[in-house]
Amino acid sequence: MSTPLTKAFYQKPTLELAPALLGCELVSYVDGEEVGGIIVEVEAYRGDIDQACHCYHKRTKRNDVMFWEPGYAYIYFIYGMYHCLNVVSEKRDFGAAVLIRAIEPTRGIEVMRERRGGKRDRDLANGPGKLCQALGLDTSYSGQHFNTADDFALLKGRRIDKANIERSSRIGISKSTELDWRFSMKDNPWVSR
DNA sequence: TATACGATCACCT
DNA sequence: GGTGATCGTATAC
Repeated sequence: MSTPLTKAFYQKPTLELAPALLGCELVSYVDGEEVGGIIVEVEAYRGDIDQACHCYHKRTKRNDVMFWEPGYAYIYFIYGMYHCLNVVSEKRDFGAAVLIRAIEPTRGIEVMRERRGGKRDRDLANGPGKLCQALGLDTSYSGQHFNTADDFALLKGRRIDKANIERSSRIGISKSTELDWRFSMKDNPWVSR
């Protein structure tokens, strides 16, 4: 299957879009290389009630993309050396997104190994920073819509049974830790941690 | 202008 | 399980 997700697909509340993205295939064409994999782990972030969200306080130059139409890619720089990829959710001007945390490689594994410095396959994309490195993504690719972007795409992938989705608390945050807004594939070896 | 702090990762013990 | 790397941004002065 290589059918792109439609623009209508993204028109969902964040907590519905997040699990719906599990099983979809994320593909990058950066540098003319086709690489990608099946999404196996995501986290939801909502500006209205979530203190861990980048746009909890207000709209700024950095988080502006999170207020655009759903389906845009929001990529930010973190810890001085890593990047994280998000899919904007909700409606325009809402301020929310889904963080893509891990993929199961399906295309261009050799290229991913090169970009990841020869790490073992299990560590190619089992974390948001690793995933962006493997796909060659940085902030210069932020603000493109997944449905129309030249450099990456989201495609229909595997059909996922709800019984195989695990819900837990988000990783690496200090605020709003009580929210179980992390969704991952149960017993999938490509999930982080 | 100054400073503290991350939606992380790799490497150490 | 602990910690240093490294820098853009937000918030404080």
